[in-house]
Amino acid sequence: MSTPKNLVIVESPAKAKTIEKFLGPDYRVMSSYGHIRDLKKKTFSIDVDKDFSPIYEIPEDKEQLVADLKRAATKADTVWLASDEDREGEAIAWHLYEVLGLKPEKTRRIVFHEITKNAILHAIENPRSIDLARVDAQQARRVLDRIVGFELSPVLWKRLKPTLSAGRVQSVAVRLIVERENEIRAFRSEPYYRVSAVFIPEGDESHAVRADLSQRLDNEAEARAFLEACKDVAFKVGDIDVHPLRKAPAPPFTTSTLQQEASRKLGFPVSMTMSVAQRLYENGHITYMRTDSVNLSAEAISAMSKLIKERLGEKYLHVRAYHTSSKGAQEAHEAIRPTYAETETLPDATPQEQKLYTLIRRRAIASQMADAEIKKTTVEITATGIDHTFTATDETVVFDGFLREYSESSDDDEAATQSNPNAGLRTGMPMRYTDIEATERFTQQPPRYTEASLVKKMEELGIGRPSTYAPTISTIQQRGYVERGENEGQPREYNTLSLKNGKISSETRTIMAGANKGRLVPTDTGMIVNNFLTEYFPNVLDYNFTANIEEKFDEIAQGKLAWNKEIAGFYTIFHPAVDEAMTIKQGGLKFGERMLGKDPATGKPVSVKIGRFGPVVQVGSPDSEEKPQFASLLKGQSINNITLEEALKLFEFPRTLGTFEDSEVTVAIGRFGPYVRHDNKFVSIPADFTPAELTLEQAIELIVAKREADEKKTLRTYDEDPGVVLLNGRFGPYIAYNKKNYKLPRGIKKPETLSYEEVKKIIAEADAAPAKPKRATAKKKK
DNA sequence: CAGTGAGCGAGCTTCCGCTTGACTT
Repeated sequence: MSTPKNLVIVESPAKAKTIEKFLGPDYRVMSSYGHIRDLKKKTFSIDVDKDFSPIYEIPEDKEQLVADLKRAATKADTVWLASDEDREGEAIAWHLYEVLGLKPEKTRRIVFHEITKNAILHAIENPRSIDLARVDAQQARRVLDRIVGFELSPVLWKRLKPTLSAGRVQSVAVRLIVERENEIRAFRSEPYYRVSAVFIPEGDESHAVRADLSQRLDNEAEARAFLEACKDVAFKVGDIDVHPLRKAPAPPFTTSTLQQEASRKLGFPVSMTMSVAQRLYENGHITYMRTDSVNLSAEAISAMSKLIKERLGEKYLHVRAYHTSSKGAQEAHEAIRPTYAETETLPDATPQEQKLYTLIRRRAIASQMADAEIKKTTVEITATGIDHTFTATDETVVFDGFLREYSESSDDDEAATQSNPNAGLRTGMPMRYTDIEATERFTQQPPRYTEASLVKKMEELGIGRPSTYAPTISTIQQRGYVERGENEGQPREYNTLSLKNGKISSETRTIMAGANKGRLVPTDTGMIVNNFLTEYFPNVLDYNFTANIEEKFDEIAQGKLAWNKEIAGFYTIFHPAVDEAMTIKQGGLKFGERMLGKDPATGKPVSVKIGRFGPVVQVGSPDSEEKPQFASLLKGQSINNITLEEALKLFEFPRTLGTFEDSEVTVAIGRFGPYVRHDNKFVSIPADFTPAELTLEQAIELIVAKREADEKKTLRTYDEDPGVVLLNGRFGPYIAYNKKNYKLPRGIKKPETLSYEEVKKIIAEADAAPAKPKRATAKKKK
C-alpha cells in the first residue's frame, strides 16, 4: 500500500476508524488520544515571574504515540488537525502543531460536529487556521486550575492533614453536599395530616372515585374534628373542570441527562453509565457519549423521521430542533443518539449495554415525536357544613404521541398521578363515602444528593465538564470528603384516623424514615475542609466563581483580553490569601478541633480533631512533657457530636473478652475498623454492633460465622502442605500460599482436581517470572 | 464475591480536561 498523501488527526480512535471509511485511500486517520502535552505532573510548572508562562511536557505514556504521529506527519503532504471545535480541542490542535513541528503551508485546521460523510467532506473543503485566541483561553483555564489546585492543597496538608486536595471543581462539589447536610441538620420535621377518601355515586356501587382533600390539616384534633363533621353530611359532585394538557418530549441525551436517567431508571452509578456507554460507542452503536449538546444531525433526524412515519404514521412525527440551556456548554459534538435508529436489539450486547442502548434510542426517537395530548378532569366533591373540598383528578391520554416511546422520570417519585374513572359524574350528583382516611405525614427534609443529582446541580452551576463529572465524584469519595450512605433509616410511627360506616377508628403504623442509603453524605473531614476553605477562600468556593471566570475566558477567546493579565489579576489577590491561610494561628486548637472536657482520671484535656489518619480523640496536650494519647473515631461517630464518655471508651481497646477453644478472644480497633482476634485470626465486627459492649458470646458467634464463610470459599486443601490453599475469590479460583496469591493459568475447568505438584509448579513459575514493570509502556497496535 | 489488622512522625501528597487501556489473585 502506498503512503496516503493526507494525515488526519482526531481525538478519539473510534472516531478515527469511522472517518477513515468516509475518506478513502488518500487519507490516513490517526488519533491523539486526547491531549498530548500538559503542565508537568509533579511540579507547579508555571513561571509566575515570566507572565505565568506554562511549562509543558509530553507525559511518559504519550511519548510513543507522539513519535508515531511525528513519523506519519513527516511523510504526509498535508496534515489535517481535526480535534474538536471547543476550547480543549483547539488547544490539542495547537499542541500537535507545536510538538510535531508542523509547517504552516502543509497544515490545515478543520472541525466538524457530526460524524457523517457530508459533515466531514464539508469540513475538508473549509479549512481554517488555528484560533490562537481560543488556545489562550484554554491556557488560562489550565493555568488557573493548576494555581488553585497546587496552592490550596498544600495549605490543607499543613493545616489539616496530608494527601488532602482542593480544586475549583471538587471543592465546590463538596460544598454543595456539606451545605445540604447542614440544611438537613437544621431541619425540624413537622407533622400534619392529609385526608383522602373513596366516594361512590348514590346507587352505583361499581363506580369508586378516589379523592384527596386539597388542604393539609394541622394536627390530630383537627383531623378528628374534620372526620366527625363528615359523618352525617350529604356529599355531592361540585364543579367539574375539563381541560386539555399537552406534554412535549424531552430533548435527546447529553452526558449529564443520560447519567441522571440511567441512575433513576436503571439504578446505574454514573461511572457505570459512562463505561457501558463507552463500549456502545466503541462498537459503533451510539454517537459520542461525552457531550453537552442536544443537537442532532440532519441525517439522524431524517432517519428517525422515516422510522417514526413507517412504524407509527405521520401523525406521530414532529421534527424538532433543541437548544441547550446549560451554562458554559461548548457543543463540540452531537447529542447522544443511536447510530442506526432502526436497530433495536444489539448483537452480542451485555444486558447492561442493551438496557442503556434502549434508553438512549427511545429518548432520541421520542424527541422527534408529536406532543402527547391528555384530557385532565378535576371533579370537586363537597358537602354543606364542610369547609374543605375534596378533589378527584383524572388524566386520560387522548393521543399518546411521544409517550409511546419514552416517558421521563423525575427525582421525586411521590408525584405519581393516579387515574380515576371520573367519566359519568355530573354536577349535583349525590355521593356517598365508603372510607375517609386522615394520615399523619411529616414535612420532608431536603433530600441528600445522589451521584446523578449532584451532576445535575454541577451542570446548572457550570462546574465541571462531561468528561469530568464521573471522575470528580470518585475523587471526592477517594479523598474521604464524602461517602455513600449505608443507613436504611429508622422506623417512625404515624397515626391514621379512618371513618367507615359512620365510625372513626385510629391506628398507629410505622414506616422507615431518614434513610441515606446510596446517597452522598459528607464525612467529618469533608465538613472541616469545607469550613476551612469557605472561611479563608470564599471567592474560590463561591458558586458563581466558575461562571464569572468563564465570562473572562470567553473574552480571551474573542481576543478582547490577554490571558496572562487576567491570571495575574487573580493571582495578586489569591496568593496573599494562601500565605495568610498557611501561617495564621488560632489559640492552640487546630482548625475544626473540638474540646470535649477533661479526663476524670488524669485531668488531662480531651479533644477531637482531624488527625493524620482521620478523625481522632486526643488525651493530653502536645505542649506538655508527656506525649498525648490518640484513638481513632469509629465509623458512625462524628467530631461534631461525640461525647466525652464515648471518646474515653475508645481507649479501652484492645479488650480481652475471655477464652474460646483455649485461645484468648480480644476485641480491638484496627485500620479497617473494629475486629475480634482469636487464634491469630481476625474477624471484622459489623457496624450494627457496638465494639465497646461486645460480649464473649457475640464474639464467638462472629468467629464461627467467619469460619463457615471461609470453608465455603475453600475449594480444597493439601495434606502435603497445609499452607497451600485453593480459594474461590472475587475473580474466580486462585491459590494462596505464604501470604501471596497466585492466579491459575487459563483454561483450567476444574481447579479442585489440581494436584499438589501442579499447584507447586504454578507457584514456582509465578515466583520465577520477572516482576511486572512498574510503568506501563505505550503499546503499539499493529 | 475477599483480604487487610498502626499510630501522630520522614517524605509524599495536589488541580481540571482531553482520551483509552489493562485486566486484577
